[in-house]
Amino acid sequence: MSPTTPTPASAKREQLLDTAWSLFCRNGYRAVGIDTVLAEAGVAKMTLYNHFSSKEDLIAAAMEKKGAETLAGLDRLIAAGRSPQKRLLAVFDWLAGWLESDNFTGCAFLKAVGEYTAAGDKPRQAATAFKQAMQDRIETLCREAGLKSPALLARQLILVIDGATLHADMHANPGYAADARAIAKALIEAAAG
Amino acid sequence: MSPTTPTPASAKREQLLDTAWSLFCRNGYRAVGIDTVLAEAGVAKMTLYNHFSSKEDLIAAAMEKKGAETLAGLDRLIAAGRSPQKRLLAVFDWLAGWLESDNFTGCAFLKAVGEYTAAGDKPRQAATAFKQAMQDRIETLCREAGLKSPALLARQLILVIDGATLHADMHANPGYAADARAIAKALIEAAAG
DNA sequence: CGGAAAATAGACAGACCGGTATATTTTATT
DNA sequence: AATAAAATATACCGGTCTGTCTATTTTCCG
Repeated sequence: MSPTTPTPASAKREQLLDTAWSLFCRNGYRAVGIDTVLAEAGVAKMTLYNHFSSKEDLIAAAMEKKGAETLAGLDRLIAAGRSPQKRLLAVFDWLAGWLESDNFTGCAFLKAVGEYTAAGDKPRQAATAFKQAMQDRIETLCREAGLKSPALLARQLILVIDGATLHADMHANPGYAADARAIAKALIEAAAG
Repeated sequence: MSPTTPTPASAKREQLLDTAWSLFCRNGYRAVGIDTVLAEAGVAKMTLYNHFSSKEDLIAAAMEKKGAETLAGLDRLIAAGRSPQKRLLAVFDWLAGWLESDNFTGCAFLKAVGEYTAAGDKPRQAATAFKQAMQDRIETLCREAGLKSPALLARQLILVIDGATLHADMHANPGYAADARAIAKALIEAAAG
C-alpha cells in the first residue's frame, strides 16, 4: 500500500538473482565465486545468505526466475501468431532472435546439466524442469495445430532447438537458428500430411 | 625382471589421460580436482606435471586422444555400410549404441564448451576441433550420397546428434537417439529427391 | 652391472572457496 | 520520533585448489 515501495519482494534479492544469472551464464557456475557475484551486485554477503541457504540455492532460484520470464516472453510471441502453424513456428523466430542477440552466451540451463551431474543437484533439477515446461508448451502447440504424434514431434523440436543453441554458442555463429528452423518446417510439413 | 610390455609412449601418461577423461566426463571439469585424478590413476603429482603443463593441458590432451579414438571407431562403423545412404545412417546407429551404453554420462566435449567459455581456452578449442572433424566427416558422407546441399545437411545432422546427446543425458533416457534418427531419415529423404 | 631416465612421496606455497559470527548502520513503518 | 527489519562491513574458519620443490626410489637399457 505504500506508494514508495516499488517491489514487495526485496530489491536486493532480485539484484542478486539477475547479476548471478548473467555471471554464471557468461562464465559457468563453478568458475564464478560468490564474492564475484556480491561485488558486481553491490550486495553484502550476509544479505545473500539471508535470502538463500547456499550457492546452489541461489543458482536454482535464478534459474527459476529466468525460466519463468523466458516462458512468459515466449508465450507473448506465440500468442501473436495467427494460425496454429504460425504459432508453432514463432518458437523458432524467438530462437533466432535470441541467438542473434549481442549478449547471447549460450544456454545456462544446458550448462547447469553439464556442471551438476548428480540427479539430486538443485541446478540440474531446475534445468530439467524448465526444459520440460518448454517441451510441454511445444507439444500443446503441435496438438493445437492438429499435427500427427505431437509428443514425438515436440521431443524432436526441442532437441533441434537445444542443438542449435549449443552450436551457435560453440562456434559463435547464430546461423544455426536458420538451420533449426528449416528442420522444423520439414518435420511440421511431414506431420501435417 | 622386465615384465611384459614396455610401451614406447609412457604408460603412466596414457593411464592419466584415461582416468582423467572418465572422471571429468562423469563429474565435470572444475568439479574434479587434480588430486582425485592422481589417486584414481595411481600416479604421482610430479609425473602429471612432467607430462602436462597444467590441468587444462591434461584436459585438452585427453580430449584429443578420446576424440581420435572416437572418430576411428566411427570410421570403422561407417566403412561397414554398403550403400552411401547406409553409411550415413550408420552414424545414427553409432549414436544409439553410445546413448544406450551403461557408462553413458553425456558428451564431455559439449561440457567443455559450457565450462570453458573463453575463446582461447584449450579445452574449448579441443571441443570445437572435434565437433568440426565430426561435421566434416558427415558432410563427406552427404556428398558421397549425392544429397543436395551437403554442407547445410551436415550442419543440421550434427545439430540433431548433439541435441539428442544432451537430452539423453539430461533426462537419463536413451530414447532420443531414435528421435534423432527419425529426423535424419526425413532430412535425408528430402535431400535425396 | 651401472648409469640415465622416469616415477615416487610428501611437504609446502599462495590463493581462493563457501559459509559463519558479530557488531553496526541504514531503511521503512507506525 | 521510536522501533523493528533489512542490509552492511569485516574478520574469520576450515577446507580445497593448482602448482612447485626437494630428495629418494624405481625402472629401463646398453
